[in-house]
Amino acid sequence: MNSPADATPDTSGKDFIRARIERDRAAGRYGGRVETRFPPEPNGYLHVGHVKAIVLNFGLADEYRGVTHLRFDDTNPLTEETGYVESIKQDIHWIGYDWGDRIHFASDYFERLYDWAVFLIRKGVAYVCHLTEEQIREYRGTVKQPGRPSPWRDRPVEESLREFERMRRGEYADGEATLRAKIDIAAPNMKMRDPLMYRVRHASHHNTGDRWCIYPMYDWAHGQSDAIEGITHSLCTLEFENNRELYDWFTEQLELVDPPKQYEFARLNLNYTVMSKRKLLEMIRNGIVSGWDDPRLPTIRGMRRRGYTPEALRTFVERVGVSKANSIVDVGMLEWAIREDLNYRAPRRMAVLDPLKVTITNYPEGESELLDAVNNPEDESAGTREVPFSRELFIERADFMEDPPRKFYRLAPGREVRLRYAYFLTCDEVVKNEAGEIAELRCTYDPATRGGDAPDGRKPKATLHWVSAAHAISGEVRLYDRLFQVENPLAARYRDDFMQTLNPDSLQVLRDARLEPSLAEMEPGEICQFERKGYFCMDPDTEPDAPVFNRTVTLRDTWARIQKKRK
RNA sequence: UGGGGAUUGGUGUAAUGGCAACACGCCUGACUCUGGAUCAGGUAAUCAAGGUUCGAAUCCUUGAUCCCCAGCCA
Repeated sequence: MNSPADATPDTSGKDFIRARIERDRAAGRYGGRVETRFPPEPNGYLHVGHVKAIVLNFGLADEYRGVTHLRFDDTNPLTEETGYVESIKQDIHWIGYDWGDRIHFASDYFERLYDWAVFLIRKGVAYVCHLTEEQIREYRGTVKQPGRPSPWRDRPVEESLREFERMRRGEYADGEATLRAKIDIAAPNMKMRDPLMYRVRHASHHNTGDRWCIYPMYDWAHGQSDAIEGITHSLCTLEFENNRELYDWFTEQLELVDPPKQYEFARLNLNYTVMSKRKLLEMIRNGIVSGWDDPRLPTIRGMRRRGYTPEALRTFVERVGVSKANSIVDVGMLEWAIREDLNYRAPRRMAVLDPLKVTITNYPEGESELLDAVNNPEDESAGTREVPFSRELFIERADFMEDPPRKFYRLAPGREVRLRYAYFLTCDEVVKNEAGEIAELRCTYDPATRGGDAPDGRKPKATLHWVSAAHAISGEVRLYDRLFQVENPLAARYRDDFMQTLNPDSLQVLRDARLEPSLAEMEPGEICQFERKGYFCMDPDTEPDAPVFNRTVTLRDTWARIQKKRK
């Protein structure tokens, strides 16, 4: 016996979509089944906004023991290419989801859609119209004014049937005929003003070749594809809210039982970047970035190359949540997600990005030794490695200051610091070149502090990373920063030209980095932490003996914050 | 004087008539061989005005602001 209480599930804390699913299940709708789909159009690469949709759809299915379909929404042969299909599949797999055998194309349903259209014509709720594109626009009215009916609106059913058949046979040129739903040309919702169901397009389709010269519009194809696949909850973004009325009108006219329902959620926006395919393409074409996989781009391929992990991306979108409110998420949240993930997994290495030479005057010339370094303090099972130490080292230029301000704990004349996993080091002398720049530091070390601890228990304020000059390998390091200088490059005040807000320093290439020798064994795509600097991913541009690293994200940097505050 | 949505700390989300919660950020402090991590504490919000109610983020009224719709794009 179902009491009303049984039908009211506890939806507290759940987003509006999950709440809806809970209610549907409690009410026994769709037999308790939850079936979703991810419906990309094969006309571009996926970005972090799609990650939100992917994780939502596939995640929902996992949670409610349902399934998710991958469906390519390929109803426009002019813009779609089969090449994108493979890349999209790869990206979804990389994020961590699989659709099993449920991969479909809207174009698989063209015949079925055609039959359904005939059914609607017979029913008297669809007609073939010969208004030109311009006329249709004019007849449709405006947002404030009602439209007026097409002269073909009330033509006999038999005639529309015949004409539709002729459309299919190719007897009309592009633009000469359309099939329209007969709804309400004066409807307050513009989407209901006799929307087009089919247009003539003599174009070859990536999937169906030249079999068709009429192609269904999104509104007609999408909901019906959902219905065919048995989708229960069809999730899309907010800009389709007005389309929902039409979505429902079609399933109702087709007299479908248990039709799918559409729910709209807010797109994911990130500050200091842009997400639209068009804008991304514009930057690629203008050479602002190197391609779809440029590590500065929010594309899945870009982020992967940058060093973001699927786990981090998934936690990120899960933390952001789902709602109907337009919002712009702070990239800081994305950065937090990747740091949290990598902190536990990334092996630590030492790399000096901007080298300053150090000579240890009391260390024997021509000698060297191997010191033990832990690979990951967060993960004991990662073990240790050996790093070579010798008389000449490199340290980070920024780790020395001749005239240190307050709160600068690092090396300075007369000051002692610790070299990580090595010895304590004291700076005795600063050597400068003719230009007055610091060329070298002459220092002494304390042999009693081998390994990093002093027998007398003294503790330096700072620990620096370093590499042995003779043993280090040289490499290139690419530092990335936000692509735009403003939070929302598409804000109204920049809209005429969002490119003017580009950050000129979004890429900084360091060609003289010195890396500890163990880095020679790394493979492209692998990620490690350069101690005290950040997380870095080896780039595919890497050549033998010429490693290239991308900075994924910096470490949290208290010193940088102090400096920034002073300004 | 078209219609559809939205509005809670700096940011993103919860709370569905009963103590405004969580995460990120930020600020303190502890700890530390990464100025990392970790730990402890703190900061900070209901778009506005009325109304209903013992009690309102939540219900009602009026208003404000923002987003979407006039593609043969999706």
